[in-house]
Amino acid sequence: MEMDAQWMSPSGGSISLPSSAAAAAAELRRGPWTAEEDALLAGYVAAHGEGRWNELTLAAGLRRTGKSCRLRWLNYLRPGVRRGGFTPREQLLILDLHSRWGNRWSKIAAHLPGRTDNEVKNYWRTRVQKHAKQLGCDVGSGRFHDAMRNLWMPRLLERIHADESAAAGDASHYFHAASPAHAPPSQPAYPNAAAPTSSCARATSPDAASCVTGSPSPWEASPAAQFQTSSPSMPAWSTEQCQNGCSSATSGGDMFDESWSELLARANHDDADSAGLPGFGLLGETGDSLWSLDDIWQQPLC
DNA sequence: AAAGTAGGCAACCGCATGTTC
DNA sequence: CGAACATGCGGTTGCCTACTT
Repeated sequence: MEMDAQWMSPSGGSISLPSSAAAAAAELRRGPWTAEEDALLAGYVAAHGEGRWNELTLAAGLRRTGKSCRLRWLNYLRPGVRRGGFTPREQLLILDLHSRWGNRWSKIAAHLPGRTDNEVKNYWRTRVQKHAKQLGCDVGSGRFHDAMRNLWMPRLLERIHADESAAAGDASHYFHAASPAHAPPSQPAYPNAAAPTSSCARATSPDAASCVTGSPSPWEASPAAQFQTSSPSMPAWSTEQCQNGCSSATSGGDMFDESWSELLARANHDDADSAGLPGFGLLGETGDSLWSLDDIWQQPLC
């Protein structure tokens, strides 16, 4: 790549760095990382640990800013970083946590082991905002919240349920996969990730106290049973479960492929008597402020 | 088959906060 | 206590690829 041969300052102009680093800064490069750079960074971190990124970049012989090294490590090289499409469970968790915390990407990502804030942010901007655009509204609008609560999240739950039912009915098909759908959370798949210490999906407030622990061993019940949406005693949903649950059954892209306008049209037609989507229509808003998984758990699906 | 367009994602930037001296 | 530096975070940009015309 041509860009790889170019050496330039971080902002394309003069840079203000300590004089000791001035010489190196003059040759700082940017753009996509090469395999050699990755190897240098990974090797150095493996030997010396994370942190002190500005020192690291010099000591490792990398012509990158410390910030760039940190970002590359956290988003790409760090052991346990998970790539690929979000599972329905992860999507559901993102929707729920974003409804609570807003654009606190790092905080949301902390509850999705192996996922980075950058990935979560990109998912939101590319997938979720796309759907908002289809609806012709803003992601922060009540209308969009209603669409999420009444269409997207139930569909995700249905999908999770269907996947897990399929997994239960055809175990041989799924058990050979890398992430068994029924794997208990006793062995996190990403031990190096900054996994939270407790379950969190049913959190009730956006602070540390929000992470509540569920039943001692929620995975003793059938996975599908855990998503009985009307069950008030649904066990908490650990982050390990989020990622292990159905990654083999569904991966890649947004499961909600159907266009929102089509779904809305169909939903409004099917539920002309407002049985399925109470208070939701193409022309109206309910005025609901916040929605959450708690709401989903407490009301039956359409 | 080529050109144009849109989507997805990696990386960068600026600001805020935390830490060290 | 304040300045300098390091780190973290969210927003934005630009490149690459897939899709459409």
